[in-house]
Amino acid sequence: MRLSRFFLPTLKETPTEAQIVSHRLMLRAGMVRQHAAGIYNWLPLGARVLQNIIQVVREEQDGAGAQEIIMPTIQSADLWKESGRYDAYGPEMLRIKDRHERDMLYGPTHEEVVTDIFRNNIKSYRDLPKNLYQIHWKFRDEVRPRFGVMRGREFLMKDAYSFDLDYARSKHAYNQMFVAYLRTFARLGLKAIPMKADSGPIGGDLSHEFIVLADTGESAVFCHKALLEKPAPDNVDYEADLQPIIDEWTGLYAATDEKHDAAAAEKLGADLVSARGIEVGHIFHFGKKYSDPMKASVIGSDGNSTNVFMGSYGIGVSRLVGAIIEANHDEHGIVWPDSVAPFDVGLINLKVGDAACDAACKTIYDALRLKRRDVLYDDRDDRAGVKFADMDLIGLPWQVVVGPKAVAKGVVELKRRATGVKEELSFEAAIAKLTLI
RNA sequence: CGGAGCGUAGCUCAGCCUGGUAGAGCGCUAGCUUUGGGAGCUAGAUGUCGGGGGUUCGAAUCCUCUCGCUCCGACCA
Repeated sequence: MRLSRFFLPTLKETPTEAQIVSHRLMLRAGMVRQHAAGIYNWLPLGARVLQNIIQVVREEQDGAGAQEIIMPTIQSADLWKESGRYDAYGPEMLRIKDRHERDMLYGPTHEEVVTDIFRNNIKSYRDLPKNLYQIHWKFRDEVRPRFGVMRGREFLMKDAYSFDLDYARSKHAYNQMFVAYLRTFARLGLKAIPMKADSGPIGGDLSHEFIVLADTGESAVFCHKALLEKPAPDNVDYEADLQPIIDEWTGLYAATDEKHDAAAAEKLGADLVSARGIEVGHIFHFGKKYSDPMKASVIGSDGNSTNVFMGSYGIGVSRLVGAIIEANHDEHGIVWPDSVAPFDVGLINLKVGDAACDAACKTIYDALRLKRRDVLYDDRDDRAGVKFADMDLIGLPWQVVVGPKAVAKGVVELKRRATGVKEELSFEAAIAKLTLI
C-alpha cells in the first residue's frame, strides 16, 4: 500500500477528549474516530489491526474445537422473557420496538439466542459436546463510556457457548477455553493472567478473568511473579485431560482488587507482583442456569431427557486493541506486536523523485510484496522528520529507510521499531531478513 | 445515576469577566527555497462561535432552555 493513497489521518496534537495513552494514540495514528459517546468508526489502520486480532482469536477457537456461527445483533425480547433476564438486565440493554410494536433489543450478549439454537436443533447426547462462538458487535448502554475503545458502548466481542451432558464434561469444555485463552493472548503479544473471578449477573459457580498487566489498567491486581514468566501451553491436545495445565496456572496466587486476600498475598514476600490490569477475557461455567428455564435438553443414553450444562466465554476484541497499545507503546507511539501489526513493514523513501531512491524503493516494495509481506510504502513528498514521526507513531514492527546517501552505497537502513536498533544492509539482505520474519 | 467541567477553523487553543460584529499556532492550497527526526519565506482558502429563545441599537461575550462531549465516583467484555 502506498501511503500517499492510504487513508491515514494522523494527528500531530492530541485531541482533548482522549485521556489515556491508547485512546490518544489510536486517534493520533488515525485508527479510529469517535462517532458518539462510546461508539467509534474504525478507519483503515484500525480495521486492519482488528482483523488481525480476529484472525488469531478465530484460529485458537477453531483449534480448541469451537465452531463459528453468526447470530443476529437485533434480538426478539421473547427469549429474554423466557430466561427471566428481560426485566433483570436493566437500562444497559438497548430496547427498541419494531414497526409492529414488538419488543426487540440490540444484543448485549447471546446466551438466550444460542440456547434457542441449541434446543431447536440438538436432541441427543450423541451430538454433544458442542461449542459455538461468534465474533461480532454488541451494544451495552454503559452509563459512562470512557477510555476510547476500552470501554465503549458498542464493542466487538468473541463469545463462545459450550453445551455438555454433565458437569465433568462441561468442566472440560471450560478448561479447553481456559487453555485456548492462554494461547490467544500470548499470540497477541500480551501477558494475560487468569484470575479467579465473580461470575456476576451471568451466574454460575466457576469463573476466571484474564487480566493484561498494564500501568494504565483500570484495576489493581496482585499475582505471583512466576505467572508472568509462565509460557502459554504449546502443542495442546484439547481432547486430553487439561486439568493439570489449569492447576498449574491457578495454583499460584492471582487476584483482582476485589478478590485480593492481603494476608495470603503477604506470604509470597518478594514474589508478589502488584500491578494494574485490564480485563480482556472472562470465562464462566454456569451449569443449567439457562438450559433449565429455556428447556435445552438432550436424550441421554438411558433414554431420559436431561438439561445440558453450559458455559460462556468472552473476549473483548475491540478492547484488546486498546489493551495491546497500553502494553506496547513508547513516547513516540505504538509498538505493535508482529502478530497484530497493521502492516509488517514500513518502507520510507526519504527523497521521493530521486531516481535512485525511487528505484530502490520499488525493488524492495515489489520483492516484499511478492513474498506476501504487508508493506506500507511512504511515497509522500514530505520531509524526513514527518515520515519518521508518522512511522514511529503507527508502530509498524520494521522500518526500511531508503535515503540517497545509503542508496549510493548500495544499502538501506533496517530499523526494529520495538528496540530502535538500526542496521545497514544491502537491498537483498534487507529483503531476505524481512522475508524470514 | 450522583458530582464537576467543556463546546469558537481539520487539530490545539486565545477572545467571554468589562457587549461593538472573530483571532493565533499547526494542518490545508499555490509558489520559491529546503531535504536523515514533525523546516523557512510569500500568497491564499476555511467558521450556522453546538442549537433554540430572550435582553440590547448591537451578543462568541449577558440571561434562559436544550443538545452533545469529557472527567471523578458507583457499575461493567
